Amino acid sequence: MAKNLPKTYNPKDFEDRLYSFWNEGGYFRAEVDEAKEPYTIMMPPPNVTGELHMGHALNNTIQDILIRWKRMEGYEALWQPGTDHASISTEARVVEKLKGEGRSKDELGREAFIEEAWEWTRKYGGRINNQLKKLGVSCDWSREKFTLDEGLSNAVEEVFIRLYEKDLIYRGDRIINWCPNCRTAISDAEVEHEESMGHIWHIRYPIKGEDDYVTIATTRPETILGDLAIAVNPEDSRYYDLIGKTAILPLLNREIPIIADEYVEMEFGTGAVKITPSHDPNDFDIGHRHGLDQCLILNEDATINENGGVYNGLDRYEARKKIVEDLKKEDYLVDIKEHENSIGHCERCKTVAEPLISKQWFVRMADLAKPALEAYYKNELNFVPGRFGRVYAHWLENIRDWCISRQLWWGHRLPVYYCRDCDEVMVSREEPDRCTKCDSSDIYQDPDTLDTWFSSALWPFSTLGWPEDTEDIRYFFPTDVLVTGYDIIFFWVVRMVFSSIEQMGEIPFKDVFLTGLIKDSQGRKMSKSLGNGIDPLEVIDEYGADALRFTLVTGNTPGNDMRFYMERVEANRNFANKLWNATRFVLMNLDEELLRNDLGALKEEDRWILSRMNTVIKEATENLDRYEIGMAAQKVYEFIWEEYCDWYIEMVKPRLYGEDIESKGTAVNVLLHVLENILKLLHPFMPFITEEIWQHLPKRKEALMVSDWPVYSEDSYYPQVEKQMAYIMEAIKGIRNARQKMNIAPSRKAPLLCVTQDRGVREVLDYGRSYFINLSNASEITILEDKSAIGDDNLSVVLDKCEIFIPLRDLIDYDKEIDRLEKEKEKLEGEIKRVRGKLSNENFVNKAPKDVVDGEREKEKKYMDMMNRVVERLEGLRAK
RNA sequence: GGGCGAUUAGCUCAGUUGGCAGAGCGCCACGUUGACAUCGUGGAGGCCAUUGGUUCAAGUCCAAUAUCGCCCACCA
Repeated sequence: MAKNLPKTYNPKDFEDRLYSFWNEGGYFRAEVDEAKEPYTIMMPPPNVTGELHMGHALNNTIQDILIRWKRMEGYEALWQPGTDHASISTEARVVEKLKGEGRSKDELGREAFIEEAWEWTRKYGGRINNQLKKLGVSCDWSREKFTLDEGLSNAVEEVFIRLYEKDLIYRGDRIINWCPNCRTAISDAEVEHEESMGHIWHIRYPIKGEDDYVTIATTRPETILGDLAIAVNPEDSRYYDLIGKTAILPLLNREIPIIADEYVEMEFGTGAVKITPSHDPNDFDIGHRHGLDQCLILNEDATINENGGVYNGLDRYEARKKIVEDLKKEDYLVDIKEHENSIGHCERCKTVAEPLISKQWFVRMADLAKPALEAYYKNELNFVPGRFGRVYAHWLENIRDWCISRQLWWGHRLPVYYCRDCDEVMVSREEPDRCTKCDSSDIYQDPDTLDTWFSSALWPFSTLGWPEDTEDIRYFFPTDVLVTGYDIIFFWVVRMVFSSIEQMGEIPFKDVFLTGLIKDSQGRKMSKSLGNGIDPLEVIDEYGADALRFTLVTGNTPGNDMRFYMERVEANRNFANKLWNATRFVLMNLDEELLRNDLGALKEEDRWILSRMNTVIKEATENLDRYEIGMAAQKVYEFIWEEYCDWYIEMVKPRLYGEDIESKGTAVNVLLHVLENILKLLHPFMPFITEEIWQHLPKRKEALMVSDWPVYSEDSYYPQVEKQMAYIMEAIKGIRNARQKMNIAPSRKAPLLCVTQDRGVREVLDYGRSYFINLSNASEITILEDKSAIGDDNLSVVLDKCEIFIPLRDLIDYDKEIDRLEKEKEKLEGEIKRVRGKLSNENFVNKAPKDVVDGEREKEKKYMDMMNRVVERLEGLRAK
């Protein structure tokens, strides 16, 4: 029996040691075991080069709580870890690093660059995992995966080919979002729209052969370089006679047709729109309808290209400025107005993205979205909180094709080959020797890589060995719950769902638990640029992982953002300290020879704490079942601090210090038994301290983390005892209150004279003697049926069916006592008024459930009874 | 232009099916009893944003309003 717990709680002494103990002991491992039910969570793979932030800390804590709980419940619990290659982000960082060394991606060449990226990955890749370990995550590291692993890459290739063969992937010229900084196409989901005040320019275009103009409005004047038409609404009487005529593009003097298209809103702007098919999705469609050509005016870096005439080579914003100046100079500029519009930025680098035409690869979404929506509408896919289901559905209902090709090198290269001679497109696992169409041997592979999310979308099954038919897949898939931030519903959740349905024939998880964002104490988003981020590792270093974890999952509700306060971490560290010291107390009183297998003859307080524990087990488990993690944690917290520490330990002390060995033995065994269950209940939330304590307990088996989750038992439910104990506590609080109001020193013991005519109360008071003596500084307890012998020179505590007198005549300040009783009276008057108000309402009496009405009647009786005593006392005191 | 969330004690937030408003921190008073001052005991502090509705009964359900925040959207 290892007894000596150090005097103060110092998490640093054991957190790392315990993590190794668990990990090396194989407790995190999950294996196919047909005798057990599987429970599976796929960890959202963090970026391989990322660092742990509060968001990671939050959702990994939640996952760890769920997985530890289910593991203890007897499930074969798999928590699959791994990292994501994060193509665009990693590539950008490697490019940056090269730049610092005076090197560039282009001069290095593809192969050498990828080697650099692998180098980078090897250097920083382990970092985030080590950081996660500090948090206590119990995932199965032996199964760790990386999205660029061979197996996962096979899965990516397989899916690409399958989708291509089903015509769900196609290549085409479409308007995509181009990031001039990252130099790649990005998907719609990767564009962040930001509202800002800008300008709208009204520009007039001369009509060919007439002394007339048509005025258009634009927010991007530089795009006039790519104008190929002017469009008006066919119904617009103002422009009837212009339709079919030709306008002259200012500055470039290009001739462009004036066309009619219903897309144009007559009310907006001037009712005439310039059409730039290569730089706007709507214009692209209009161009398509009217057989217009394309005219791309931007280079990869968003400088103007050779189509821009004299503006060739200028940056897009310089060109804008110059063009506006020139338009003004030549009198084409009619007006400039303030205009609010939303501008798309690259989600990663915040550069303004340009919509432009480009030949890219796309996933055809319409057919894939359908079953993903159905799964939601059929309630197969359940969101926590539910409102996010509507966000998911709304996005899928309005989904557009997904641009998946990226002009990057770090990632999964498209399994696509082209023939240089006949331009044949070949999609295959291996590079073909010859063109399947013209038999040429001049073949090259598409240089592009896939959107990172294309591989993450397969995570729930690619990590289990798919496309091989593995035991793991049959056993662990589909998974049980996905835990992630609401900000990646579109990027990831949606894509995993439709990918799983398409490849596996079923949804990848039943529940989606969405966490909110962690903000700083002023409610601002934590960000690197603001420098207001709080490093979870620093918090762990100062207060321990348990305190951080507890802070992250309490005091807020799923899906809501939360502000992070160090004071809360400190409070939770104090809670850990409380438990630590309660354990020290138990261990200190624990004699080897007192330990028994049964608890012995239970006293009332024993039954009370066992009953309360039993209830907490039930409620906390139910809360966890409903993903009400914060509420479960709160209940365990309150049980430990208020009921176990503040009441039970105090109640039991006399027995521990007393002569009755039998009674002492029972107390010790109950203390230990309850403590063991407390550790189990708290373990998912605070794994380190609970395991550390567990390792110091006698009778322990192996590790707490693989012990059994406590189960509610009807046999340990003692409602009557709970009620009686509540009565005693009420009395003790009343006595303490009265004494404190009189400023009576705790050292001053006083006898209690309890007057009651009620037999039940009498019994309760009788067995409560030791509680009063120890918890309310009583010297002795006398129970009387009649108070006639008791004078007015006492303090008195009025209870339901009972009045307790404390004869301390020399210490009583009668004015204060009258004040105290007056307040009591006021309170009772309020209650009586409320209860009577209800009871005098016929509708209430007739329509409310009987037990509610009876309850109110009881209360009325009780309050009246107490009121009478208080009034009597007051009269007595005033008469003095 | 749509959609969503928040509004409860000085601060940050809970409040699960409608049935007497809670916690942590902070504040006030007292306390060195052999688990713990990272503590104990007692206390003060709330028209549950506003207005209407449903109901015997509303912080909780419904409808508007206001303020703050977020998401989505191809009106140049």
